Amino acid sequence: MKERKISEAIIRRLPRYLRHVTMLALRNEERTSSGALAAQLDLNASQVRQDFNCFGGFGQQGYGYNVKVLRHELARIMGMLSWYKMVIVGAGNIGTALANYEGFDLARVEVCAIFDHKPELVGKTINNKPIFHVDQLGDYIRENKIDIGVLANRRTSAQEVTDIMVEAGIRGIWNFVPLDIVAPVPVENIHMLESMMVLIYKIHQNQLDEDEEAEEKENEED
Amino acid sequence: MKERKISEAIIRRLPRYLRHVTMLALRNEERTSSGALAAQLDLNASQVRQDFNCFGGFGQQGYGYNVKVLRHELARIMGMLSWYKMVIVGAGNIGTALANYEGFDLARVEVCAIFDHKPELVGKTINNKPIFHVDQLGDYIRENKIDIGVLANRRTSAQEVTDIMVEAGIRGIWNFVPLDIVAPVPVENIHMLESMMVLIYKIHQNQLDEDEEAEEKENEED
DNA sequence: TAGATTGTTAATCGATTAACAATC
DNA sequence: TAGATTGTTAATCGATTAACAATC
Repeated sequence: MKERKISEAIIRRLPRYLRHVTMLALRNEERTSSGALAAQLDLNASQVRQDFNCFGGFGQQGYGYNVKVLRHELARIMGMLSWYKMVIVGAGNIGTALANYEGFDLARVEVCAIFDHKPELVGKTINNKPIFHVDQLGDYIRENKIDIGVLANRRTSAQEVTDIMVEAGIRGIWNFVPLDIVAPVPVENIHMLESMMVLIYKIHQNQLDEDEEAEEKENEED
Repeated sequence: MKERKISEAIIRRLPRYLRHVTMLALRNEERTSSGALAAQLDLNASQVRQDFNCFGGFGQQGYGYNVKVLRHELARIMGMLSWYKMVIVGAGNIGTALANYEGFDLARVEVCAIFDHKPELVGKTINNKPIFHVDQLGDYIRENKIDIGVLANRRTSAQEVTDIMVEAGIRGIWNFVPLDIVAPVPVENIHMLESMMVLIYKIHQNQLDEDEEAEEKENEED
């Protein structure tokens, strides 16, 4: 059961599979199939089977996939059988929203602390999580074996904070700063403005298409 | 200058080009080249030229690309010469963070109002933006010709709210709810938990690799 | 002119889809 | 057994990369 060289495209489909199969489990569905999953997730049945078979095949000919088994296998593959400790750097809008977010349990993530550079915030809490000064970030990560660091601070200090976290042994970085940061550990970016711009691009294209249609219609009338 | 059938992969690189070229402009750099951009953005020079040439080629042999021209062309291509009006549905953690966010100007987006179902929030403001009751969402979109609707509410009502917005003529949806919503207009998803799970997958894989290395080392010692 | 770099065609690579034997 | 659906190999499609003539 060698699980190597999985393409980025496949990795990014895994959470969607897990989310969907979890829903099926909640509905008490017992079995599913590549065809059903493909229809529900707007994929191709072959693709679904190819994806699963990267990890060793946990279906049965003539039956399909058992929902409970599939769900557990997906969770195992994604490393979600153990818990991960996380710290948030930046107690601004995004940092605060993340600290208040109640959904991290689903990904087996525990928010341990928040760090900020403003002295007036130090000592306070958000959602019962303590706020420390960013000067203590490295020590805290080392002492508490923190796995994940969230960059939700200002862009000017993003790379600096990254370096501190890497030095202290962080294992992955979740980056909300609109900047490409450099690190020897996995980095996941949430680039909200880029997402927004993609949306605007598509809206704009629709507008152009409509304008063109309207023009053609006008020409017909001539 | 027909701009059609641009692949999703290219569309998703456009905001990064724009972000980088904007930075070059701020640094007062006058020219750049496909080779330089490729090195800076970790892409391939051919790819950069292919991407730009989908939109008609705005470089010059022997010279490269003028930063100002390139920046303006990218902004034009992405539809960022006009402004877009946005409403946020849901005044919870994420909705509040978005209402407070000061960076939307960059994407030419104006936050006009926030909607929530809680009566006690109606009449208040967040960052000087009024909060209305979600019952008024459709009328508000129609009357104010709102372009973009943000789903930052509870998952149970996400599809329902989507239908109301579509009915009222919304042109695009920015979805923060961990759910695949269905709409006849462009939908951009920010699925934070899925991003987190991808990060955890990669951290977990690194762990497996390390464990394996350690094992091999032990075997060597035997 | 010589050097540089584009625009564009051709080659390669990888991901998706189709097909089908294996088998529950 | 017959029907269903997997696991897996082969075919197709599309995206990335290489190559090079055009030209500034």
